[in-house]
Amino acid sequence: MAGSRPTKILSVKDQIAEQLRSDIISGDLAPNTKLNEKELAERFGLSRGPIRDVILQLTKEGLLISKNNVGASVNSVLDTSMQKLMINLRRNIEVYAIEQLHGSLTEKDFAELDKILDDLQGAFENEDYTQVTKVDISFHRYIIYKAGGDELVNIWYPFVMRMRLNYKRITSGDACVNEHRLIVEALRSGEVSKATKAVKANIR
Amino acid sequence: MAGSRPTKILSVKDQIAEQLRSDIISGDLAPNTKLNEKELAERFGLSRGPIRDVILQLTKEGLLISKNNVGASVNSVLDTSMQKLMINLRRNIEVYAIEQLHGSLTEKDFAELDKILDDLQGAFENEDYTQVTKVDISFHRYIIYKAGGDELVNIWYPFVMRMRLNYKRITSGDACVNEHRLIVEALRSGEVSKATKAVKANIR
DNA sequence: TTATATTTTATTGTTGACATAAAATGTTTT
DNA sequence: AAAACATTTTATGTCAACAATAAAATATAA
Repeated sequence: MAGSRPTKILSVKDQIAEQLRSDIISGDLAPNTKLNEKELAERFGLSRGPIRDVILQLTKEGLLISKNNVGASVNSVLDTSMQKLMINLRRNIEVYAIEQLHGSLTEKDFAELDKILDDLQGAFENEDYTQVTKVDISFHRYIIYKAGGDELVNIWYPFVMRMRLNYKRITSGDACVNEHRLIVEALRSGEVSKATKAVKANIR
Repeated sequence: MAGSRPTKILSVKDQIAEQLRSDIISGDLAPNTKLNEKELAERFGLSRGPIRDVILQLTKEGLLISKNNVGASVNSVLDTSMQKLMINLRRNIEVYAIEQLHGSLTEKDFAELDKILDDLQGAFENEDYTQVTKVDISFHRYIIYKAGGDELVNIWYPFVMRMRLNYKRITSGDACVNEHRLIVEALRSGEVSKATKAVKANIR
């Protein structure tokens, strides 16, 4: 539709990775499920080569776990203490990002963020929680990217993946959307400490 | 030799990855150097397949940077603020590790750590700073692994790689060895806060 | 001479076939 | 019947050839 965000051009491998991530986050692929390279190759209409690349990639992100000559399976969620560590580290990164930004966001950026907030609300209204997760990630990714480019995104992303955002914790969509809106508003008015506080409140 | 640590069995790909990491950390492969898959394949006597896997792996670790249809080159070192963030995050992980351990290390573990300290000293005496870096990493990895297994190691490792430990900064080998010995001694006597302090002092 | 278009070359991406190792199955022996 | 061994099957690891793409070199036009 007119005015929508331009569809990002993704390589074939990135698209497959994205699909598998979705499957894992949505629970469609449960922990310990073994991935079969041949099956995946057939499913995506490719040979095993690119599939292997994607598997290696997701393994590095912590979503899969691979064993030599055995294959890859969906990794189990982290235990509580590790989960806490992940949250801590991710908070560190996102706070860093906001401090780096300090007013470098343009009106265009804010329009974009507002749009993402709308999408988030929409996803909640449709009760599409996989989509909620995706949009939520894209919100944070936008900020991270603006602050540190691909380099920072690549550092940040594995933590998000390992956290496997658990949106069952959200009581209401409004509350979640509001949490994010607070971040945007603090950024817009240039209140760094308020923004970092809002981010910390959101990442948990 | 008798009594030495058992040589870890590494897959072919892991060995190649290790070699390339060495080359990058030692400066043998300077930033922006382009890697040629065919050349590497010939150098290691393999086909391009496994080489591509290794390249993907090192890209995920932040040592290389890859572009579609163009290839991979050695990534440049991070700017100061990112470097600070990395140090911060790595400290967080290592402090977490020590807190998790709280006295679960056995006499065998301490013997192992003492051995690593000797190796560290030996590397300094030989003025083999690439080896110094490797041994230093193995010291920290040992602790990280004991605390959180492969999962934690995999989270931790990319930060170490991105820091690109530069041991020219060490005025004397003794100082560096001492820093590590302090950590071991604090762990041995079960003084957690002392151990975390020592770790924080070492990671910078 | 510069700028643009075309061809060439080099390098990466992909594929299907083969080698090798793990898992599953079947057989023998106790 | 259970355990140990051998055989078959299945899946992953590796390879060499081919296709597709981007960079480099060359040719053409302004």
